[in-house]
Amino acid sequence: MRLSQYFIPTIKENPSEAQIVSHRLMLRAGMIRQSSAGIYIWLPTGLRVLNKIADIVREEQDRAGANELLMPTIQPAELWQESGRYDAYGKEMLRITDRHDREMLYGPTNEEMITDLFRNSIKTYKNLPLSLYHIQWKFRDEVRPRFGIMRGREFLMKDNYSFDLDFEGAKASYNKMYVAYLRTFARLGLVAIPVRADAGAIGGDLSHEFQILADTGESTLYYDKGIESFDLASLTGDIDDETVAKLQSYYAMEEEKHDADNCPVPVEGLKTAKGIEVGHIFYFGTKYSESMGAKVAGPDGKEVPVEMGSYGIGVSRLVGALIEANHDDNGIIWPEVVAPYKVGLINLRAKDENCTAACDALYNKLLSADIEVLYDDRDAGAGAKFADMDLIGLPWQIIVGPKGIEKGILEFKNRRSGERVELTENELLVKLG
RNA sequence: CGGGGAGUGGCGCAGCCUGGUAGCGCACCUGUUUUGGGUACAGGGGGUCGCAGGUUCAAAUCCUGUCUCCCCGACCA
Repeated sequence: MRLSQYFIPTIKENPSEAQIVSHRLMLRAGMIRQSSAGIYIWLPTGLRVLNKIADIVREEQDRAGANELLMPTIQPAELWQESGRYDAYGKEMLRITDRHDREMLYGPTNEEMITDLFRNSIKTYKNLPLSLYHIQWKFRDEVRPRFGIMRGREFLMKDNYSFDLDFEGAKASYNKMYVAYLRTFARLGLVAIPVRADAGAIGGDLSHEFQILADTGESTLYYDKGIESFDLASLTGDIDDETVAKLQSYYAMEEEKHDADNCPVPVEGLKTAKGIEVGHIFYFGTKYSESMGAKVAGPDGKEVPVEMGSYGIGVSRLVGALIEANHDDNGIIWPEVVAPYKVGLINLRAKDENCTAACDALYNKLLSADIEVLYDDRDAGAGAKFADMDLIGLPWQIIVGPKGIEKGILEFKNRRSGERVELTENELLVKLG
């Protein structure tokens, strides 16, 4: 993409409303714009990152055997009246009345709808286990949205729902997601600590929160540092129960629930860090299947309410969380897997014909090699270009100026380390390929 | 929902106390200049001062109401 044709309104100064670094950088790098409190417009680069994260989440869900579908954002109130949550949910739920005076709501989550779908479609244990998910916008009318898209009212969430005949099955489904989550976050280059959690408003007794480590996190964690030594990214195929049990045996608690006196981990094995919650998984049994009559026939022919669990990942929140974990004073530093583009090409002298011809040619070569490139072809000062490119945070930068052209070399910069090397065009193409 | 703060060109702000023709920096447009870390100079465009009432000869400024946004705290992917 040529920057001269791109919509990426960067801002030099810090917007006064942005308090945390990810919010500030997302506004400054032209990724988002606020529409109203807790509701954002996703601009081209922001959207690209959001989609890349969603793709990784999707791949890992699919790998775990889940089925993707798409439920609507607007739901009928009746389903929620059936489960009893229409009253329980309170003001956080955005309620809407349509032209026929029918009560509707903008979904904050989808347990009711998926349970309704299930009960209308599945009647026998032979169709279990079943795992259904979608990646859809949610709305929770938070009293005080803040931190940009990290705590917005409208947010993109992957929510998965599992259906099993009995507790053993449900637990297996739960563990499958547990592993899928660790894999997902590992692929994003994040250290995610699974913290034992209360099941909270959704109810149930088996629950973990996934907290990624970042200095600006909202919660303080205490955990057994042994868990960090697990190389989750390299785990493939089915992970045996033993490994899962081992993983889940590692101690990890939020500050409020951490009891220093009775902690099973000795002080020297304990680490403390700030975390951002990016995922939450629950087993909640028959809470909804009972109230909504989602039953299946077992092998004995008797109908039983189906055992369920639900599993959320805050996809839009992950964009912010990734920035919290990957930035410096100059801007964002994207991990390659989610970077809006892999490389930025800077033409230092757009008015110089030779320089521009060389840049144009290189740009076309990169495009035909399927390398995602953002080409700064604007007629602007070098300083402005460097600053913008650092702010946007692509993992690699190619810097082309008249000096280098004369010598037949390009500069290749690593955004994270700041290291610059001089390469010929061929060497560069090999490196990026 | 409790406490605090703010709404003035795209962004950041001053002006308000003490009413009297709306200003600064950045950004933007034109020209010249500069060219490896946000160049410099000159000229230019853009604002019913959140909205609605009220007081006054006169309101960004004073009064009342209202909306929105932000921050701290309690709650959430």
